[in-house]
Order: sequence, then structure tokens, then C-alpha cells
Amino acid sequence: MPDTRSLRSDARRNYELIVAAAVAEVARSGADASLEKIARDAGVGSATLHRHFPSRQALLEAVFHDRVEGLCAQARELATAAEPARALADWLRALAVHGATARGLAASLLASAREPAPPSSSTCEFMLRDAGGALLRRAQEAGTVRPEVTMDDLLTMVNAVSLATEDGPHAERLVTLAIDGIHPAPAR
Amino acid sequence: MPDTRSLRSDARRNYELIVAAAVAEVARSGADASLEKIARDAGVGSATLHRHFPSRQALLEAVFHDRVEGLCAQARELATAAEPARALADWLRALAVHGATARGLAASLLASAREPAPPSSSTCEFMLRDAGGALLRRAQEAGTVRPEVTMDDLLTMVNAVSLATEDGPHAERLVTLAIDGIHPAPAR
DNA sequence: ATCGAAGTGGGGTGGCACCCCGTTTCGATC
DNA sequence: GATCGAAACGGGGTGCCACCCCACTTCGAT
Repeated sequence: MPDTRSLRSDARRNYELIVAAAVAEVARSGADASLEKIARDAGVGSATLHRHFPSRQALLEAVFHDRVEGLCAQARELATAAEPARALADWLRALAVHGATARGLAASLLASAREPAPPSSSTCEFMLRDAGGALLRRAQEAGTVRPEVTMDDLLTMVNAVSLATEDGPHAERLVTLAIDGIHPAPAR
Repeated sequence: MPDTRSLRSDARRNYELIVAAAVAEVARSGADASLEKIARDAGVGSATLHRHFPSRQALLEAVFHDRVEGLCAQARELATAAEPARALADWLRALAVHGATARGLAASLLASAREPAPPSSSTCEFMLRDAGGALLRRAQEAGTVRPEVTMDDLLTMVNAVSLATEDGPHAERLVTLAIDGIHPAPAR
């Protein structure tokens, strides 16, 4: 987000038209939607789209910005819940459902996770890592999550599941499975 | 595999040239390698490639055929191991490493898993489901794996992890995590 | 040696990402 | 409210791709 307020009025208008068109198109066709079509729908030239968003990733970040903020807010609420491990699990499930539901969110997060060091460090991925990290730390301090588990592990796992399922209920089931493991009873 | 022996000699020769080129190219660029380039490398026209392999998926199936057979063989060996749950876990880890290592294998398996009902039912995916299914059943009968876990769960999970990591050690770590869950000690 | 069927591949079509650069529009200034 | 440089625009070009058509070549049974 290169601070929309510093843009000229026409530029800002186009920026918003593009994001709106991208939201619609990504919802329909997923993360690999055609950028040309998004530009066409927004009523701007493709060059304008590419000027505002130098990479597909940059556009997706704008598209998913609200959803990611929602998840971060949810994490902040859960940070004071009674059972830290359950709070973490609930949040991971919510993340999985968003990732599987919002076509392309998971793919987008994974892609940015694999980048070496994205110059603009305000990416969605970091916001989520921080938000979830707090939940994880609390659960580990309470002794209900093993200490060697990292936020990276969990984010990758959840995004992997979302990516593979693209369907809410399945994603939730698999995340629950991964959290509890495949062995019987004693868990918890 | 439409039974290579029923083809005319030149057709069979081309079929094999294409698969050889595809193996090399997929190893270099992953599952979304350029089909045009594969055809060029194989020294055939692109139409020939498309005639032999009507979809990208069909070509990938031929490319990964050997690897999948190897995994099935390994499953058959493990089917008599002493600790069924450990045998299953070992096999899943092996699958994850292959999926993460052989660029595109995981993506390919997941794609075929999501197809509604692929007409030719001899796909890699079914072979793996059967091979792993035996290991899972044995572990469940021994009571060391919960009965509601399905082979579908495990295959999706492992492929998801492979897809998300594309790197052997990470994939193995995450599969182990998913098998044992995130909670401390009592597991096993 | 013949000949029909099986197989081939050059070239066409339409779509895509990404970029160049002549033109338009904005808005700070007076 | 007219001026003008900088900012933004977008049509059109390039090169890549998947996929298909169809005139031509090759195989192999007879």
C-alpha cells in the first residue's frame, strides 16, 4: 500500500477501480486471474494496472487486505481467552477457512512466505505472523503446546491445507487433524 | 498410459521422446513447464505432444509414473513391519519428501485428486491411495491410529505440505508435526 | 508395389504479461 | 481563471504460451 493519499486524484481513483475489479475477479477465478481482464473491467489500460501494482503479488495484497486485518483483530481478541491452546487452535481454523474460502488467499500468503526478503515489510504475511505469534507464545508458556513448534510451521501448514482444499469444511477438518495428530485419545 | 504397444512404431518412438524431454524439463521448471519447449526439446511438433497427451495432467502422470511405482513398492514392504503406526508415518514422510523434491509431483497429485471422476481410473493417485490405505488400515486395527482418519485426509495433508514447501527437510518436519499434533508429550 | 489408415508438424488463433512512449490530465502557481 | 511542468494515462507492440486445423508423410498389412 504506497499510501494512497500521496497520489494524484485521478491516480487514486484508478487505484481503487482496479482493486474493486480485482476483488471481484479474484473471487471468481482465484489468484491466477487474468490481469488484463481486471484492467479491462476496471476501465483502465493494462499499463496503469502494472504501474500501480508492479507484481501480481502486490495486487493480491491489496485485494486481501481487509480479510487479513479481520483475522488480526480476531487474534487480538483471542489473546486473552481462558485456554490458550484452544484459542490458538480456533484461530488457526479460522485462518484455514479464510484461506480456503477466499480463492487465492492461501496461494498468495504462501508465495509471499517463500520470498527471501520483500523490501516493503508491511505485507499481510508479517501481520498474520505477529498476530498468531502472540497466541502461540501464550499457549507454549502455558505448556499446552510443544516449545519447538514455530509460527512458521503453523502458517505453512495452515496455508498448505487451505491451498490443497479450497473448501471450508475440509480445510477445518484437516487443520484439526494436524493440530491433534493421528494417534488416539490421550491428546489434550 | 494408453498401452504403448498398440501404437505404430513411429508413434511409440515419439511418445518416449516426449516423456524423456518432459522428465528433464519438469525437473528443471516444475509442473507448469512449457509444453511447447518440451515438444521442441523432443524434436516433435507441438501437435504431436497434444495428441499423445490431451492434458498437462496426462503428461505429468507419465513423467512421475516410475516414482509413484517406487512409493507403492515401499508401501508393500512396510505392510509387514512391526509397528504399523510407525510404518504408516515413515511412508507418509517418504511420500512428502518425494512430493516436495520431484517438482510438480505434489501439484499433480492434488490436481488429479480434485478431479470428479477421471475416466481412466489407473491414475497415480489411485495407486498411492491403495498402497497407503493398506498401511492405514493395519495401523487402525492395531489401535494406534484413530479410526475416523481416512486415506484421503492423509494424502491431501501430505500433498498439501509438499506443495507448500518444495523442500525435503521442511516437508518432513511438517508431516511429522501433523502426525503427532502440536500438544506436548503423551502422543504415541 | 500398393494404398488406406495412422501419424505428423508447420502455421494459425486467441490470450496473456509486461513495456514503450506519445498524449492527456492534474493542480500548484501566479 | 490561465499557464505549464510533472504526473499519470493507455493504445499498441513484443514475445511467450496452449491448443487446434489440415495438407502432407510414413507405416505396415496385403
